[in-house]
Amino acid sequence: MGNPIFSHAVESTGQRVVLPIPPPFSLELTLDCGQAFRWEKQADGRFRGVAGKYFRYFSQLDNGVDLGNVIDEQEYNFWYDYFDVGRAYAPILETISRNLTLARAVAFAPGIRVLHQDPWEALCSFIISQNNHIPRIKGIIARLCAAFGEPLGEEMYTFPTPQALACLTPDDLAPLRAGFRARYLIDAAQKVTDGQVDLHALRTLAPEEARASLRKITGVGAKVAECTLLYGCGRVECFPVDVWIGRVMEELFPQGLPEIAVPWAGIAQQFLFHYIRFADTDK
DNA sequence: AACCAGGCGCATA
DNA sequence: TATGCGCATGGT
Repeated sequence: MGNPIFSHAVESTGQRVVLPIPPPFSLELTLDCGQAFRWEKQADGRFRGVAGKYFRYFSQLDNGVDLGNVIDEQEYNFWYDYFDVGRAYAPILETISRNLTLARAVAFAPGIRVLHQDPWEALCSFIISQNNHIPRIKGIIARLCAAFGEPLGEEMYTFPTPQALACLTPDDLAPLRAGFRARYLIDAAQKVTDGQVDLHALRTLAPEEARASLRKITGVGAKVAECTLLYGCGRVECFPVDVWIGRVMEELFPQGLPEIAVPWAGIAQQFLFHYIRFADTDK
């Protein structure tokens, strides 16, 4: 799966490697809109974080992301997939914006893209998210990685593998202060390692089967399953309904999401989530 | 200093 | 099928 763009990306800049993403794209909105929990903004405006086995500093460019300067083709392809660069957003935004309410949500923060994260990390992250605040979710995940991931330097760590968690007890996870969610993480790790849940198959299974598979895990209900499929499996038709989106549906779409948005419900959801939380919607 | 959080499991009816 | 409650812990 070599990427012909890679050599051009290196040569054209000399120093840094550029991941080209056509506008509208905002690195900050994309990394900090509540879909990923391991990116932190630096004082200099760069974003620092880990995905997969890579620890990176990124910064926004007019035409995409500055990935840094020591990067090989394999890593380039990883980030290409992570930012879902192969998906053309302009036509999607144009289509869903035919609905006036969605148009408002898109216009409020048009640079958001839905990331293509690792399914295991997404599963764990959204198990941890339940009945929790985003700042605390980030803290628990950071402690989880520090305790059971592999060090990458600068106090950054990989996300722990299912195998690394499967043999643990809730007591072992006590330092995370994850509360009642600790045993959910362990159950997830065990069901993934023993094959009861096949994360790879979630990409291609029929939606209802994929949901049912994930919900075999204790602590995984409709919302966490949907988040795993959307953020971890590239299933952009999946539509997580949390308290915020519940409010959106009640107030803005009492008769359901517009048909034109259904194939990209998950993308629409991310715009609506950000919009309802941060825009001044009452008027 | 309470309040309640990107929910879920379980007990009731 | 539909409600309602408790849950660990701690940001705001």
